[in-house]
Amino acid sequence: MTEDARAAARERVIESMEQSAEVYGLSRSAGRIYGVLYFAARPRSIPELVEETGYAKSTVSNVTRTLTRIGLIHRRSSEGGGRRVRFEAEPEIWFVLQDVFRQYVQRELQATLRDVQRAEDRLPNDGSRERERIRRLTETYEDLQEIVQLASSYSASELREALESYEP
Amino acid sequence: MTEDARAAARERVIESMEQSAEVYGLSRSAGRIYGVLYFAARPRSIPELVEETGYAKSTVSNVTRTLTRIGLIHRRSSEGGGRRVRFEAEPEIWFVLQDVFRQYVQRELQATLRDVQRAEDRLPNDGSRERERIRRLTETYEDLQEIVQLASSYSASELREALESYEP
DNA sequence: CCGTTTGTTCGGTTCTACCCGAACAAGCGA
DNA sequence: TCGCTTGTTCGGGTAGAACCGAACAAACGG
Repeated sequence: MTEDARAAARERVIESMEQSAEVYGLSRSAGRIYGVLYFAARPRSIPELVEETGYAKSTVSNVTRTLTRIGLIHRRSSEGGGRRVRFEAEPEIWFVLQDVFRQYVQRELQATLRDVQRAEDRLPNDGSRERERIRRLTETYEDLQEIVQLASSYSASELREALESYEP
Repeated sequence: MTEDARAAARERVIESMEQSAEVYGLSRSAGRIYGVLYFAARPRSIPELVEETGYAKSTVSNVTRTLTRIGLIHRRSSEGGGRRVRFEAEPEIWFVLQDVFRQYVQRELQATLRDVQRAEDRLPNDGSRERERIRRLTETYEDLQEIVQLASSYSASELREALESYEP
């Protein structure tokens, strides 16, 4: 009976994770698989995830790979010596966000900043509109890069504290 | 000849914007149309954008609508009295990011926080794993919401300053 | 009032991503 | 060794998005 309540609460949160997943550019299956692992008391193998999510084995295999690459879940391969692979969820969402900032957002910002700076260098410093626009872009992207760099080096509570205590 | 250089630089940056666009979940056409408007000295109508981008009229119509909704470009409908609609780019990218934070990220965070808190309220405060996991989620999302809230209320340079001057 | 220009909407095509089932590879135990 | 379980990879079906052309709506100029 209280188990029913727990299952219902779990299911609600997992459905919310499914929705969040597609907002963040992942598939719904990724949201559900992460959710199941997030609440699981012990790591799960692929057949267990197939059983608990209803997805096909191949889907679970592919999704677990991408989730592992992102850092949302971890492979615990060595356990009991079997070939069996076990996955568990990374419980600290902020760690995952830090990784995403560093691995993807930073990289993307850096790439565009590089392109824009290259364009700026090739353009003679006339007072043209192109020059002025490109100049503004580089300034903005330099700010953004620094912001993301610093933000990803703090914990969530530190970051919150930094913003709350700031007086312009 | 210097016009060639300017056109080349413009084209480079616009191509970079195309790439960024699809990273941010928009289409390549959206990146190009924003880019053309970003460098344009005066607002452009839809036929002009068709001419300068090579996209079909219907595509330009649809893309300009979504870009307007996001706030990346603005409609200047009243001009010379004609039915002609004119678009111009929002040059301050940070303003757009602030809007996105407030309109989409905040809303998304709020929705999940609401779902999670609702699940938490329905669950009796036993020491169960579900309870503990859901508790951790709400704490993280409360932090995230506050962070995004504050970050979107500062200018880019203020935000950078806030992070640079913070001492844990 | 009619032709022209502008903008939106609709149906169709193409392309991509998700997911599935089936085949395959790899190890374990009898 | 053979069967059984686990995990990956491959081909295909399906749904959704991007883009196009054509039809339609709305306003202005003659």
